[in-house]
Amino acid sequence: MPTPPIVALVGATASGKTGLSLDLAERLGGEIVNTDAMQVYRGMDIGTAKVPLAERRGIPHHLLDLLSVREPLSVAHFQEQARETAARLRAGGTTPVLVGGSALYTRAVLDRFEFPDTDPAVRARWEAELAAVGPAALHARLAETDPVAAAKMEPLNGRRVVRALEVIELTGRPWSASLPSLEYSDPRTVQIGLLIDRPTLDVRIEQRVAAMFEAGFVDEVRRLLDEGLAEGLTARRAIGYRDVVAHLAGDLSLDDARQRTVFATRRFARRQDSWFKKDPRIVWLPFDAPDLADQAIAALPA
RNA sequence: GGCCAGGUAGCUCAGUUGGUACGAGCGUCCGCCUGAAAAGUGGAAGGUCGGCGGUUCGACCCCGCCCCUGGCCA
Repeated sequence: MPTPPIVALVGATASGKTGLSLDLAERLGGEIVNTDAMQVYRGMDIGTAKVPLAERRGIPHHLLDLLSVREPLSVAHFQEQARETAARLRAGGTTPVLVGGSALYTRAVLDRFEFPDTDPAVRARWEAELAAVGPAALHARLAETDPVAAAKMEPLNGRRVVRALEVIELTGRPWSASLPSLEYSDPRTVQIGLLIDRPTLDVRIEQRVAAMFEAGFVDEVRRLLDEGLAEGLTARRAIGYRDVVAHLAGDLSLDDARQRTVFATRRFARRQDSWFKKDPRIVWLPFDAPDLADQAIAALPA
């Protein structure tokens, strides 16, 4: 019995990945592995459009509800866990169906992709420096130690500059921080993308956000605040959550929070688009094809 | 019907004592991206400055009339 392939579903939010993932997993006897950065958080259900337990058709879902909202998450950690999970499933003859719209996460799992080390203390120092001096000054400093890296980074992108300085300090070597080439670490990998036109997607996003608020999104956020959402480095920045938090703090009307959530989700979808469009390996299928699952299965490696 | 405030970019609003709109935020479009990625970041396109007429070398800014919006009074 050959090792099952790795199947990954990608595409914009609200394009229908979840539905397809269930169909696929069912047909393949596979299990689902989440690759969405925010669905790993416990309690972030409504706002992340996490599949409710009752709708999972008994299919095991992995990498959901791993962390409390106050715990940070990083690509590297995620990469490790997702690879482990996928490997374990495949070893047992089960096809992992990865689903999620976080492009970097997906690539980190599928591709030959390695992250240099990190050190909280070093990072914190550079963060403090950034706060004190500002991104431009820090960028100038990077230009002295590693002109090549500096040239590749926008001077005001403090985040990247900090990371570059951190890596350089830890490794003693220059750090260009350029993305690795598009190369699967296992050739038996497929990425299936859901193709959807913008006007349709925009409508779906608006409807989804409206539905979230009707389903008690605000209460969910209120509960999460009690669990420390405001202190969570990663979770508190999630689209929608940050807006509802602002609303609950009295800084934003409910309508504004909802509207911002829609805008941010739309922008996110656009970023996802531009990211995935650059990957020629993705097999694109129309989101509304009646035989979507068949088409997807036909795209799998022999 | 009278009075007041206002009509400037798709939206919310800055702005010029009359000299080619320095606009801003949001949205839109395009791009970048290696330990926060639903994050972070660069760029572009958008304006007959409510309408008509007048004053002036010149008006979005002054004058008149008109239209529209909001408020107050009747």
